Amino acid sequence: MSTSAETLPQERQQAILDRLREHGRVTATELAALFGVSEDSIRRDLHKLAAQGVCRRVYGGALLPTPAFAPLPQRREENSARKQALARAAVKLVRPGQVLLLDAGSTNYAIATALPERQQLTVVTNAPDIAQCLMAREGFEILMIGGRMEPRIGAVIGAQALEQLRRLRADLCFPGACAVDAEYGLWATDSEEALFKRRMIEVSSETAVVVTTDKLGALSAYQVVELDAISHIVVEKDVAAAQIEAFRAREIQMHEADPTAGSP
Amino acid sequence: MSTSAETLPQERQQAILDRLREHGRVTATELAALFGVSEDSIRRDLHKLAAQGVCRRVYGGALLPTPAFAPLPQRREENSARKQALARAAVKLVRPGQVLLLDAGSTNYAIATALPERQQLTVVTNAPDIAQCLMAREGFEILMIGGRMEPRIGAVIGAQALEQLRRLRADLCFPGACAVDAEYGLWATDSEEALFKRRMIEVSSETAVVVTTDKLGALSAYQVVELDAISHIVVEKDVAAAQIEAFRAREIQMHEADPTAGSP
DNA sequence: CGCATTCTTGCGATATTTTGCATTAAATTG
DNA sequence: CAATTTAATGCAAAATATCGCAAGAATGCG
Repeated sequence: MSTSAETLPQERQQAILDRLREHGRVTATELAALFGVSEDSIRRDLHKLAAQGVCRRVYGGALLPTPAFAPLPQRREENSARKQALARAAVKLVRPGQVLLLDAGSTNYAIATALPERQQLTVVTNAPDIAQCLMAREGFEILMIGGRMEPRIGAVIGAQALEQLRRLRADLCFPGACAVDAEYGLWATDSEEALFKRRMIEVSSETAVVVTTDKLGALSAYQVVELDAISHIVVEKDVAAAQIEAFRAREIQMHEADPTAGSP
Repeated sequence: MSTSAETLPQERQQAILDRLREHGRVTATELAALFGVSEDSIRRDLHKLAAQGVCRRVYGGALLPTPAFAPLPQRREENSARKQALARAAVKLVRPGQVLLLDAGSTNYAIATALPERQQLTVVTNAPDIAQCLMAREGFEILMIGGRMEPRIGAVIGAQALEQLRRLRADLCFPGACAVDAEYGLWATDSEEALFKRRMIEVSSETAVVVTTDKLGALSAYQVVELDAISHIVVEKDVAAAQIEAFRAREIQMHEADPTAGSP
């Protein structure tokens, strides 16, 4: 096709975003006609934008991202199939009798549901929903971290929580990740949250970061740790091989989740 | 503008949810007409939304989910009308700015749902379900007691929890009651539980025991405290006058719940 | 410049999702 | 209980997504 006279890919993506913000929704067919490109290209654009978290991919087009504080059950349902696949891969790192440190977050909630019962596991968590989920199952020793509850995060953070972590040693910890980057490490959106995650990692022998694809290669406001503090990363199947290699080069054990093989 | 004028499936589901939240109810026929799709599609939408827990599927359409999203549906549903009445009476004892100590239990969960928002209340609790319930609302400072979770009780008890209570002073506490008797005081079914409740009462200026009628005049395995450690008892309307008098004679302030006057 | 590499794009083949309809089952109503 | 309304299920068609691929364009490098 003709070259630079048409809109550039990035330029087009920006325009899509503008239009989305104005109308609240965009459809693939509509955009394809508007920019004179195939729907495939539009889908790829939308996919990228969704990976940045600035839109939500839906069947037929895209919508504005879910309001940040949508009801918790809804957030949990979102991408739940993907998160369950991640969780299934993550729990393979767990050995019977271990002490686990489980941070808050919807991905970690999925991990809690995927943990095997009656394996003498001790789970330490700062998230009440995770504690409740595990109580409903059997054969877990559950320790709740106490302290000030942060409603925005849905978990306990702060000085008192840090103090309790100091008196603890865990075998494996799963810090919730806001963003992970091969060069700059692990990031969080809140400073207190970052402190808590850092302490979690410090008191654990091993650390496994479990992330959906949209969090890979991204940064956020506060650094939690450099990458060398992390032992394992569990990612989805669709991650670019180059990115996986970038992590492997830093001596991190990479694990890919198998999206198939759900529960019977 | 041929195809793009239609609403996207997800967009429609979001719109249904919005409409449901505004009107409190939606019907399938109404929605089918509104969006110009068959009722089958609407039913599928409602089914999905219900699976996410954001609405309740009923014959003919859908309603809002029951008051506060309930992970322990059964026990809480039981006697819920009576417990709500008790809770409404109990929260009358609460003053703005106070620090409350809220034990686990279905009655106390009802109290949590009945607490007034934005009154600068600080709620300290050992029950993750109560913490979650309060997080879903606004204007509360929430402190979670940490320690070993006891699945049978659904809350944290034990040495670590006791230790945290030692560093706390509360204005008013609501210990969950297994049994109360005018002569022998307050009782619990578990020894650790009894210890925890006793400490709760010790660190609080006032104590209010909120009980359903079946727990009055009963005993249990472990005594928590004698009756003189208790300031208030909230009971249901149908309690025998003689029993109320027996408590009054011991200088306890008695409060009766009004079973009528539910939420509009 | 030559050449390899990466990025983007469109296309075809193949899933997956959505939709409406027909049929059967269940709930509600009088 | 019978009549009506609403649900659930299975199915085929249409719309939309995904995947791999190859061609063209841009980019980087010797």
